Amino acid sequence: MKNSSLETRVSLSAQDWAEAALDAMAAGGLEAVAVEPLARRLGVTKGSFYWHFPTREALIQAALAAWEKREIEDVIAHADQHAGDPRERIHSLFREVANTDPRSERLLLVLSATDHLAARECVQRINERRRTYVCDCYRALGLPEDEAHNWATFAHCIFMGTVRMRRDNPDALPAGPQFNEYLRFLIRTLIPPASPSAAVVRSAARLPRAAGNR
Amino acid sequence: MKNSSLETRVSLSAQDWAEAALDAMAAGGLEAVAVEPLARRLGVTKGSFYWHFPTREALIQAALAAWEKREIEDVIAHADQHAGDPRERIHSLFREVANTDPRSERLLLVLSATDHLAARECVQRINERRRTYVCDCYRALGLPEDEAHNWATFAHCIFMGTVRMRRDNPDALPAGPQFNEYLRFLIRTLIPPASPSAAVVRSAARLPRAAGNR
DNA sequence: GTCTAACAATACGCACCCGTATGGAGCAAG
DNA sequence: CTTGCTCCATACGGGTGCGTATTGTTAGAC
Repeated sequence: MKNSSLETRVSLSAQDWAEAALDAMAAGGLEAVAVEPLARRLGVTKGSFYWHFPTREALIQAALAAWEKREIEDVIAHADQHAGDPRERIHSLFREVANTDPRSERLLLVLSATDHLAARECVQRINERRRTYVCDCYRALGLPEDEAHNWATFAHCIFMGTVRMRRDNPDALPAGPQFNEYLRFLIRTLIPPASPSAAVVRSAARLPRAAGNR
Repeated sequence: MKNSSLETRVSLSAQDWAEAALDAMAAGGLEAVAVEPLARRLGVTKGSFYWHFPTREALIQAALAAWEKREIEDVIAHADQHAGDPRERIHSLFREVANTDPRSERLLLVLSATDHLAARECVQRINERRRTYVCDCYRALGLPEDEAHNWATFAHCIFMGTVRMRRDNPDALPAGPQFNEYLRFLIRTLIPPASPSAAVVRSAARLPRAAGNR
């Protein structure tokens, strides 16, 4: 929200270029992070870019770093928000499957499909951060180490699979009101022993996890 | 296996080009399907290519069509192999998660991440074919329509998520002997009511689903 | 042995992108 | 006002890919 395209901007910063690079990356893959097209999109020429960055690769690195930082902070923010109540943390996680940041999910997919080493390692760290967080939640629920690990990878796979299915075959995914029922189904299956009465999902469409994400 | 690189080949066929295109696609994405690099890799020049195909796009279409056809046939072959026993079909499906064709899974990922319309529709049809097959299995198990649908999308998401995790964070996935235990865990959770004694997974590392694939 | 088709090499023009070099426009300090 | 710094424009060279045009080369039909 800092600077719309119309506003007269005196000069661009490296962050502006990194942000534009992330947009292009999410839209068209790593190859879409091209200096000259980005410059056109920002209303400047290459001369501007090569003042801020020595090379195209440097821009990619900077964009990846900024994205990864924000993504990690999101996980931490979620943990802080529901501190102390592991069951509510897991519930909240599943509910947020429907409210993920589209750009981040596209980035995760697109960068996972590339052969760029740094990008792959970046999504690896982000995924690992998310998975270990879920694992912590399950451990806090009282599960032993190995079971927590199993449930966590299980839940994490379901998360990635659902996000991807929402991209590939959205029509096959339960729509609108029935999606909440599907979510209840997921939670009933993914939260192991306790909660015999299948604790109800209260107000399933809240808590946009990536609210301040831009 | 039809023609190794050393064998003196009198002339190339369109299928040879399509196959090479699929390899390149799986290795480096759609952008890697470039005429001149492919020609170099096949030991010829562009002159050969533009005899078989009018344009690069035509090659992509042909490659996608060939791949999709084989992928659909794989599903049918699996259904024929375990005709009549729905429970065994589902078991077999989960066991084969560990034995998928790497090239096909990379193609599914890479083409899902692209913005090429035909490619996206291709992975959409393949995914939908797989999902409906699982849904049929659950229905044959005696589940009502909506429950079968839920379990099928659930299982399909787990499948995609696991495949993807094996690419992104393989170290976090249970390795070797413990993977079978994780599979048992999956099956115990993913096959709904019956099988109270958690029917054992017999010889979990067999039945390479894509054996005659290349 | 010629003729014809399939298949392939060479050469060309075009477009796009990277990275460099160099020269400005604006502003701020002295 | 001049010096210097920041940010950007312009112009260039090199690389690579697409598609076309033109000209071989080989194998089989007759």
